[in-house]
Amino acid sequence: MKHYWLVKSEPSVYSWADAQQEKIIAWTGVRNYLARNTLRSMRNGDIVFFYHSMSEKAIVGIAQVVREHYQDPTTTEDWSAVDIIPLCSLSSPLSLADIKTDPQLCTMMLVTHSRLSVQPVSATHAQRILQRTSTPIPLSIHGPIHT
DNA sequence: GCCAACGTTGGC
DNA sequence: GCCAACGTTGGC
Repeated sequence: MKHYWLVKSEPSVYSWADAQQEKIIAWTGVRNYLARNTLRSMRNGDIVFFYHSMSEKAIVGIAQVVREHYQDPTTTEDWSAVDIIPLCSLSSPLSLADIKTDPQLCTMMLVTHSRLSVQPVSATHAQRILQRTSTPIPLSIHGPIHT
């Protein structure tokens, strides 16, 4: 069973464009226990929505987990990282304002837990995001997404 | 174990 | 720039 997640990044610090220039992105630096535990639940092949916070406030891209959690190399304390790769951009970004006004999406943790930087996305929400943005279901190196 | 103080995130 | 939400720290 493939699962869906969402990570946030402040685009002035690390943007989707930055991510797309890399083959593999080590998602490090998470320092919140709930976010860390969510990282530890990610499995290879899972889909990760990439959200721009602050100035932009929109989901902009889709990535995929390619390495499950390991010790965050930026600290010796007990924090975790995962590796992801960029898969594709959304055909059009989906703004937080759009998400808040969409009856099917306003229950996302993006809205209800606005400060959580790594969070699960339900399959229903994931399908709705793809539908709203006319984004084809992304092909993945681990095979197509099963719904 | 409680809670006040404080720091950070992120929307507005 | 402001501030609400919320997590962490540390005194008691």
